[in-house]
Amino acid sequence: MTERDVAGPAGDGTDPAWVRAAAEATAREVFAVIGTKWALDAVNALAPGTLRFAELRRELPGISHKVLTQTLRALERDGIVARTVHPTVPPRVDYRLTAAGRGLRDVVNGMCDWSRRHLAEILAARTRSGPTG
Amino acid sequence: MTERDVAGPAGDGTDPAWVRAAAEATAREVFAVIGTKWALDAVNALAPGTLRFAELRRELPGISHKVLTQTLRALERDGIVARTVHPTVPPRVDYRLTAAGRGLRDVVNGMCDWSRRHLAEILAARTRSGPTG
DNA sequence: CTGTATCCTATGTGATACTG
DNA sequence: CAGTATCACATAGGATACAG
Repeated sequence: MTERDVAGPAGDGTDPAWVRAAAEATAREVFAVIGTKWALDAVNALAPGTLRFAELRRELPGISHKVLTQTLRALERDGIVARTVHPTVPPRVDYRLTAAGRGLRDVVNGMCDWSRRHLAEILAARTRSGPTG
Repeated sequence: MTERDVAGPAGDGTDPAWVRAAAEATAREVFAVIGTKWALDAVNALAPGTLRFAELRRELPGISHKVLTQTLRALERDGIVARTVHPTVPPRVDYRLTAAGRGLRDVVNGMCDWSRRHLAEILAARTRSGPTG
């Protein structure tokens, strides 16, 4: 894997096979990460700008200390949020969206649009699958 | 909730608040569903057309009988796939994408594009989070 | 052929207490 | 303030057997 193997803009048709495969696998994993209970809320909370751990926690009423840490670690692992530790006392840790994280919001908006367009079908399907079977 | 409350095309700015809230909640849930291990593969397998249970299973090497059932039930619950039971013996059950399911592929493609665009950043973040910490 | 029930392991989510 | 450890519980994923 060299630098020039990472082809130009997405969808230009020149991506090597391994890039397509990695992109599809990554897409699935990112769906899983932002499908966890609080990840989407955390990304939305960070959209306006940088927040400290405790600030972020206040933006997410009901989240536990541990779960916020886990959620942020998962988002950090996939390059969606960046974490900056200031070696002060008491410690200060800032979280912000990366370029990738900001781009991810377009995908999320696409999913919200899809939900709006198909909300009636979805609710109908859930009614069928719920009470009656 | 009446029919006319379901506003026109997404993003036209006329959606009532409850539609936006429902869409965001639904988006999160759909991220979770298609983030499960096999859901995306199942949707891709059904993209060309209708498949029976056993055909679908052959398209997804390694999936277990039970997990395929669970995956399909989850997709059916959110109106992404439709299930048709033919009352024959032996039984025959067909699965196909709904209109919503076909529309979902655009969102998935958006996520794949995002992955391709940011693959280098993602892999770098994972390298940092993985071995070294 | 399709689907459910059972048993198992791994992980997500959360409450609480402890550490630097 | 931020993070980790521990305990508890629910659910995802899977192997296998049984049922319609």
